[in-house]
Amino acid sequence: MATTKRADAVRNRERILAAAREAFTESGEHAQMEEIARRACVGVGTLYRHFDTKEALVGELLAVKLSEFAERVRRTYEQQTDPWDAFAGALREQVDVMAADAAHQKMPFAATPAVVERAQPAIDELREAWLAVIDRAKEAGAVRPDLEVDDIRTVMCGLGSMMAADAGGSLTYDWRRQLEFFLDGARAGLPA
Amino acid sequence: MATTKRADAVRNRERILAAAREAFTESGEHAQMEEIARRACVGVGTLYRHFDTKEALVGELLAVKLSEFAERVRRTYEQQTDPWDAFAGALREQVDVMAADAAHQKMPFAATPAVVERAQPAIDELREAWLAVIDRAKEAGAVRPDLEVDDIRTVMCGLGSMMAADAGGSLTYDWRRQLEFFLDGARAGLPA
DNA sequence: CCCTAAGCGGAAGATTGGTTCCGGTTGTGT
DNA sequence: ACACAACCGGAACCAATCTTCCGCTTAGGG
Repeated sequence: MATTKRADAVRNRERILAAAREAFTESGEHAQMEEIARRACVGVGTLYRHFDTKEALVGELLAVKLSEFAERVRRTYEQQTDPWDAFAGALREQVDVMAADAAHQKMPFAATPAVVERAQPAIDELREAWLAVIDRAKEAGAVRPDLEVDDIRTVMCGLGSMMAADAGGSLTYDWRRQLEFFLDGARAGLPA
Repeated sequence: MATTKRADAVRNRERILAAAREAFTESGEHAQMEEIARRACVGVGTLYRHFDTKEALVGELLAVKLSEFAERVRRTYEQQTDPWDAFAGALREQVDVMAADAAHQKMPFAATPAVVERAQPAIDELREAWLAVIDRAKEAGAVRPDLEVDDIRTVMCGLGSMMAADAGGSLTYDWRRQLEFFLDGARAGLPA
């Protein structure tokens, strides 16, 4: 028979993904392959049979995360009928989720070409979701007309880095405050 | 003769600092000790006699950089008499300088306790310089009254990370645009 | 000019963390 | 029940880096 995988192999693949998700959430890019294997109750050899390299594993997880993000944004778009509240709400929510996930915070630095390629569909999906939110807000005059989807990506990069530096470091950064600055900037110059 | 160092030792120390400055500017935290030694035309052993550890070297350079920053801010404060222009100008200038220096961009991540301690005087000096700029702008009603010095540090962290991710990565971030968002946010809610 | 301690160079050591290899085990179709 | 291909575990391997060690060199005071 053709596409059938052995049952234990399937089970292990799931275990590995779950373990990796945990490990990366806690330790970010520094999570080690051996540690992931241990959590999955599996040898490193097994880990490497399922994912050729660490990058492949990262790409896989990243794609899943971004897809979740897209889903959240879409839901907010539907449930929040006020264009500004939807925009601000979606952004605040995404930032909050990121705050709990070390892997995500340093994402821009882990984004090697190989990883990005693997996650491309999810990236596009997320862009699409934001596009709807932003367009509606623009039409309603709730955000400045020159706002772009990429601005979201950029601010997420900045905020994530603040969180990461915060966690690892000897200095602290008030990223919530910084987010509010951005939101104020996003509607600067509009008639109140 | 008590504190006299041998002439060649003094010369080497200078060479090492210059080489390190170059290397860190180009490669950021990833600059290697061996590479620095080579640039200085010195053996690694010599490097380690002058700086016990890589962290010590980083701390030393960081202190110098921050001090330069403080000096720039003070100069802008004096030369730009318009409070808002001084504030915005100082920030834009600092960001521009950082854009040319990889070491600086990832500074928040290199800031281990040991490094921070060594650079503390310079950190305080920079805070002091910004405090003057911000206070004057507040008094003139040019920036929102709840703006703090730490907000500068935080936004610099975010922008630096964007630059670093930009340079190393497969994605690009428009950090200049993001800076303007912040500046708009810094005077949000004020009577135009 | 000589002697000696300070200084020097760079090979070797230690560590960290990803990846490979292969002998042993196990699921599955017959 | 059997055979065999797929799968598993984890020790060993390898590459990248920081750091140490030690024999050789040289500045500079007497």
